[in-house]
Amino acid sequence: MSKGKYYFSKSLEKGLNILTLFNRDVPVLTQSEIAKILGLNMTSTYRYINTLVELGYLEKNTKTKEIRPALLSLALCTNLMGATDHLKMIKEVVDRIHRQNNISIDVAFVLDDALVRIYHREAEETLTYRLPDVSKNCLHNTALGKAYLSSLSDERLVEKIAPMVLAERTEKTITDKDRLLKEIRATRARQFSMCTEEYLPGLLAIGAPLYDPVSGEGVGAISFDFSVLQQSASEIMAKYGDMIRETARTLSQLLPEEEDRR
Amino acid sequence: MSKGKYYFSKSLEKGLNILTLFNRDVPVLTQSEIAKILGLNMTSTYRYINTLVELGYLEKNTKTKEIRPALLSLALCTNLMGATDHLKMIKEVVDRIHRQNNISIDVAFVLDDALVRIYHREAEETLTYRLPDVSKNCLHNTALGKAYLSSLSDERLVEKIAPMVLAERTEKTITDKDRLLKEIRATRARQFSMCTEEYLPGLLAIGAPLYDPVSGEGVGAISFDFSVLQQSASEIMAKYGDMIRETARTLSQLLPEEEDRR
DNA sequence: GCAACGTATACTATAATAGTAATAAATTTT
DNA sequence: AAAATTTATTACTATTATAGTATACGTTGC
Repeated sequence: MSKGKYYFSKSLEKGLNILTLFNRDVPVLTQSEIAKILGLNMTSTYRYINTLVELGYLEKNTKTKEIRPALLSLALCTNLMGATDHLKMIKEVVDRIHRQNNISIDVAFVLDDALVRIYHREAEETLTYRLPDVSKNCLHNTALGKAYLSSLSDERLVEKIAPMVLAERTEKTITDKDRLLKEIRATRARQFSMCTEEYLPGLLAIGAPLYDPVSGEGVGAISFDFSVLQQSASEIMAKYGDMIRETARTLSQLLPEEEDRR
Repeated sequence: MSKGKYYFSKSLEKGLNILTLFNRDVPVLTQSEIAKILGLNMTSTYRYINTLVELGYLEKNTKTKEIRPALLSLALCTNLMGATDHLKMIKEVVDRIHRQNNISIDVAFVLDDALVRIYHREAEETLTYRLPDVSKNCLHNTALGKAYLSSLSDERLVEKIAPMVLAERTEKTITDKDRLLKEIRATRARQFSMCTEEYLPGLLAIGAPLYDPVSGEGVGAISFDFSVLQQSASEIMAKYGDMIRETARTLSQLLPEEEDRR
């Protein structure tokens, strides 16, 4: 077995990877699609899918062969989500803000430099973009990512930025590391981040970092998203700046302790 | 490899089994507890837990060694739950009934003779019992189970009951198969089931079967739960009988087609 | 009819896991 | 506070599960 990985089950990883492919935008997949996305051969793909189908996590349409999450996935989710009270409290706070202001809200944590979105509410009757649930390479071009970066000390920030590749998603994306550094410092001073069409044309967002209540370390971020059609960047900053700072503070109190996390 | 199971990954099964152990009532476990519950040896248990921790699905408190679901579990759940629209619609209906009447509601499907609960709302300020999310041997002693059985044709019903062992959960549990058969027929005529402290002392419940909208086959059930302290069985039947029949009918329309399921 | 594609099954070399045993660390008992 | 017990982790192989190739089967479209 390869060095040091005696106690890691690749089979489990692959099986879980299949489950993670499904989401609101991708409720159905075929075996070949799954094989292609995950880079598995057809036989292995068949084995893992078959396992998940036999267990009841996935279901396969016998005619079309389409694969989708099944009942046991829902049961699993009900269970798991119930097991973490944090989320419930986070939800309550986010739901309240969402209800009162009809804005799109994202809550995400940073895990190995990826943004893991754990809760999302969408404003009604507006165009908003749904970030995928786990996204890499977006610390520099999203309000969430920039908010998180602004939580780091200058030292850690430089460390973090060093290995990053600043992918250019739009023409407004910051691709220069020095400019990013300045931007993050400004963000830190302002106490919330601003993202003006740097991730997607037409998408404006502000974000604020979430801190571990005990260690005080930055662990994630919250963002409010808007369309350029709704309001301008300056309007958003004036109107929602205080609110997002306040919300982030409230949420930070509800977080699980860092020690527990990983 | 053992007969016919060429295309089944045991590793994946074991890993998923660990995830399914967590729920609202069991948010934390230790390695040895997991090993005991699942009947695994410590090394294998360590391997699967370690895998899940490394991937980010579980987190382990470095001091106490306590294990609990972590961020990626939440992300996975957000994804998976979003992938099935059905659930969203079911939730809306159940939430409405719950809000308007403040009653405890369960929605469950039957999979391999086990009740898989997919949604649950709890009445406020009352004592209610939470059914585990996947429960076996309770088709005969719960409102959900009896409602489901009442959806079957007499022929299928006899078939279903034959291999069952009617576990005696309370002194009121029906343990005689003939009596159960009669009870189910009465349930069928009434169009909703009644369970009077047969599963748990003090727990009253009524249930109604959910049918596949296309095939018309019974696939699950919905139940309203009450405490004997709140109201009597006859009151419940009078007050909620129509409502539960109506709700079951509404929900049945929202279900995924049987063909897809498994 | 036959390609072209997607899915399922058979088969075996190879890599992953189970299980034993040993060690380390923490907890409880004496 | 030492001894005993429990719990977690690491080391090590025999065994077994899986990857990957080959092949068969089933549809769909032409």
